[in-house]
Amino acid sequence: MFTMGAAERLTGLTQRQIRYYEAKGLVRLARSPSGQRLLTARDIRQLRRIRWLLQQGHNVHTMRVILAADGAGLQPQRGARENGGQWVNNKGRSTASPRTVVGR
DNA sequence: ATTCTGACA
DNA sequence: TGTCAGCA
Repeated sequence: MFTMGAAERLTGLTQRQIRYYEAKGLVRLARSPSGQRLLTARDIRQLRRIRWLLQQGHNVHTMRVILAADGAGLQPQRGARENGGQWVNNKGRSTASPRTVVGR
């Protein structure tokens, strides 16, 4: 497991950002008995993905939709901002927005 | 020395 | 988001 200091270096995100995304539910981080965040290699990958989405112009709201869609086997085709972008399934088929599929 | 939460700009 | 306080 990694500590926040390590995660900060490994992801290129600030600790402030990591805590913020955790608070927004984009990542679920385990805690040590003392309350220290313990990040797994998966968390690191997830955070790096979040960093990429951020650079692509996404906000926490659309990231949540995209990350949830991923779990449903969907992928954004265009830079899906607020409502824009089109979505495709694993076969390249156009589908409804994951907001419709996943909800919330 | 590090990390944590809460809070203000 | 950055940063600072006050803890653990």
